[in-house]
Amino acid sequence: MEYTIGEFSKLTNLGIHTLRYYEHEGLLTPERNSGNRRRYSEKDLVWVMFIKRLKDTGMPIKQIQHYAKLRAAGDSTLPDRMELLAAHKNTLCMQIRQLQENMEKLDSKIEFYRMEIERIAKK
Amino acid sequence: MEYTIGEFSKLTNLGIHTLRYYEHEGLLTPERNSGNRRRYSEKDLVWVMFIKRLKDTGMPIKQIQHYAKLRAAGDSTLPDRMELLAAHKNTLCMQIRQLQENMEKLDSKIEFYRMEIERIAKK
DNA sequence: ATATAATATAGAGTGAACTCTATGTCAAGA
DNA sequence: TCTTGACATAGAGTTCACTCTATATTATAT
Repeated sequence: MEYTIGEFSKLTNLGIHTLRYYEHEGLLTPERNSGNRRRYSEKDLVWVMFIKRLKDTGMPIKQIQHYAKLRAAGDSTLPDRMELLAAHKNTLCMQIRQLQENMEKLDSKIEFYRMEIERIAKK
Repeated sequence: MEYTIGEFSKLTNLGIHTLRYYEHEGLLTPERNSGNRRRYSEKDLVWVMFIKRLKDTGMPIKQIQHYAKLRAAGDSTLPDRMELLAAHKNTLCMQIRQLQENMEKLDSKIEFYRMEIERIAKK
């Protein structure tokens, strides 16, 4: 099954302009048909979903670009790609820990507010 | 104890330009001395630390600006501020959950790579 | 056959959050 | 006193990740 850019845009929730931008940045390389129109495949779909996940975890376009290059270079880059993902997992891990810590601090601030409000109320 | 902008910049790791930018955006309002130089106080320091925490949890400047306005308006805004923080805590909570989910998916991808590499190696 | 809608490219514009430049002022040390 | 360095403002420039515009081409429905 193949999709036009319009169909693919709806499918991925990504906006036609964004899809062309991603292609320009080398993240995506759909086939073209006779009339030079983009033809996105099922594979492109899976790949875009993965790109979106990487994005959701805060990976910048440049790094996804790097990953895409490795991917395009074939199976010999599997170890490199694994390493890249593992490294990213580590930063993600740290990021989560940091956020949890911040949330705790935020929580005690909220608690402090609760007490202050109480105190002022009964004065 | 008071600090010049240079001292305060080093103390907060924030860059002189950034401090002035924050002030321009209404996040910070240090006193001025006779010669119109900024004089940051201990209170400013505590407040900047809190701003940094909010930033670290992804709160945009506009929202911090709003919080700063409430803060400047005095104790009567304590409930509003608490509500704002509580709302932010919720988004933060969801964000963390999302990141954890993404990390799990990432992990299975890494695992898949490990297996692929293994498979290719012993072929 | 023609009008309309979708697509193509190249490049400009946007918004967030800085970051830097130009130009001017002022305080302190040699 | 003079010079150096930190500070002041206003506004321009940067980076990221889109997002939109202008213009041209192509496919499809009437």
